[in-house]
Amino acid sequence: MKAIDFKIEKKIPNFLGRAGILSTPHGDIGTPSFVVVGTKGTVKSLTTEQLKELGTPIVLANTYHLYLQPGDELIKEAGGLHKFMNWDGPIMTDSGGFQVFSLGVAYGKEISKVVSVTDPSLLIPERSTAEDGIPRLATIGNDGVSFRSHIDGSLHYITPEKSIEIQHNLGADIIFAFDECTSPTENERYQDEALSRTHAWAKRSLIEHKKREKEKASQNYSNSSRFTLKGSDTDKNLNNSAALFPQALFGIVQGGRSEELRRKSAKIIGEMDFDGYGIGGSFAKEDMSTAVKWVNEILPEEKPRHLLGIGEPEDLFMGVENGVDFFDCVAPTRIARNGSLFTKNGKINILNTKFIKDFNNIDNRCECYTCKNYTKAYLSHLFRAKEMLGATLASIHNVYFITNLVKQIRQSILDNKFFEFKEEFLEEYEK
RNA sequence: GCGUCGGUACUCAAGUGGUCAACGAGGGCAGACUGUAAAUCUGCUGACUUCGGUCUUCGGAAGUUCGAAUCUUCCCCGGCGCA
Repeated sequence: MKAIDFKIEKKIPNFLGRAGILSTPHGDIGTPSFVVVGTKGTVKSLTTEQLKELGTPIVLANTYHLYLQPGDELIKEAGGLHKFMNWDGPIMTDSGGFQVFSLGVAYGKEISKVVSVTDPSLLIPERSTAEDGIPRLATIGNDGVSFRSHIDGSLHYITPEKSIEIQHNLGADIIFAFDECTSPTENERYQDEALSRTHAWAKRSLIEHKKREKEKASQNYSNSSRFTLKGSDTDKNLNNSAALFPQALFGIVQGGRSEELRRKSAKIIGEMDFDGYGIGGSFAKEDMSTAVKWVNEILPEEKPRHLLGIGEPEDLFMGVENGVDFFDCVAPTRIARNGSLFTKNGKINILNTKFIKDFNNIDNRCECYTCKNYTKAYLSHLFRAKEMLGATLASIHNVYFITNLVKQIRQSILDNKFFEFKEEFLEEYEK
């Protein structure tokens, strides 16, 4: 039984881009698609009903965060993440690989998902693999990563096998291999070293996943054979088992800024039997498009690709053009909570003085609940008064904006109008 | 009326002779945010500036002093107590 099924419907002629359909145990998703981030099993400030209403196809939760709180065992006991968070659509979980980075080298620094490598002060000099005396919450070893919990300081050790175990307990439709996300400021020698680790971890993740899928399949078989004998027991088992449906595993390509390493990684990961692929790493803005292109030229065409953690409007066009099927990004929800809103003419900050008496909606062409019912003046008031409804209304708008933008991009591919749509949108957005 | 405590920037509030254009908090103004340590973080918030400084400020006025938000005198305003 296959976990997912991916069909390409239409390609952008002479480019890597395509539109398709991904079928999962919790429904079909038209691609390209935007995955809304709900790290701790909640898209901050939104209910799942609101998500559904604004057209969110799929959400991404995080292994590391849910493992620490409330614990993956508890979520398994609750009947899996879908049931626990009341979301019956598809779910992905990230492996914790990004936390290796954000709680490791990036800890306490101004290094994030997209950085300016032109700043020499950020460059990391030659160093040994793990111990260099820099305070951080994650320390990398070859076998796995030691994390110090950001919640209570307790020590945890995550290996590829552990990450997969947690992700099976959570029970998302699509899970990710445990990887090491590196900073583009790392030197080439370190990138190479980290890449070998990521590849070894990918293999181990895959083996652990297959083992567990096999166990699950036989368990399901015995459950279904018992079903005819003892129905009530089976119901109980079903309730207590997170994922009786098969889960898909995506491998992650790394390689930093180097073309050689990126291509090498795409080849090695692409040859492993994953259900799809993630493209990871912290990028320098200027080499994001080339990195994506190098990788997608090599990855198997018939499998879905996910550009991890990227999602500004310009990046979405770039990614789609270069063969990306899925994006996820915290930007829409995070910037919403901080008062920034997407509009067709670029981002605005609702806290700016000029919006205090602006009785228009955020974007006159937007069909979201917030735009249909509220003015910028009201949003301005909510943010100034620090009322939590502000975060909700802003998040509804931003998630709708990005989700809808990717849907429009998808439609433009189906209509053979991708580049027209891109030009039209960006011209207005960036002016 | 007497006594007493107080009056500091938009607000609250430190400071009680030089290191004070004046701590801190709030507010205000702007900026950042890309697999969420994030309802968070950063900068600015007397005026002018060639960014080195220059000028005007701590209820008002007059003093003491090389030097005052800080000490003295008087005045104005407020709280409290006693008449």
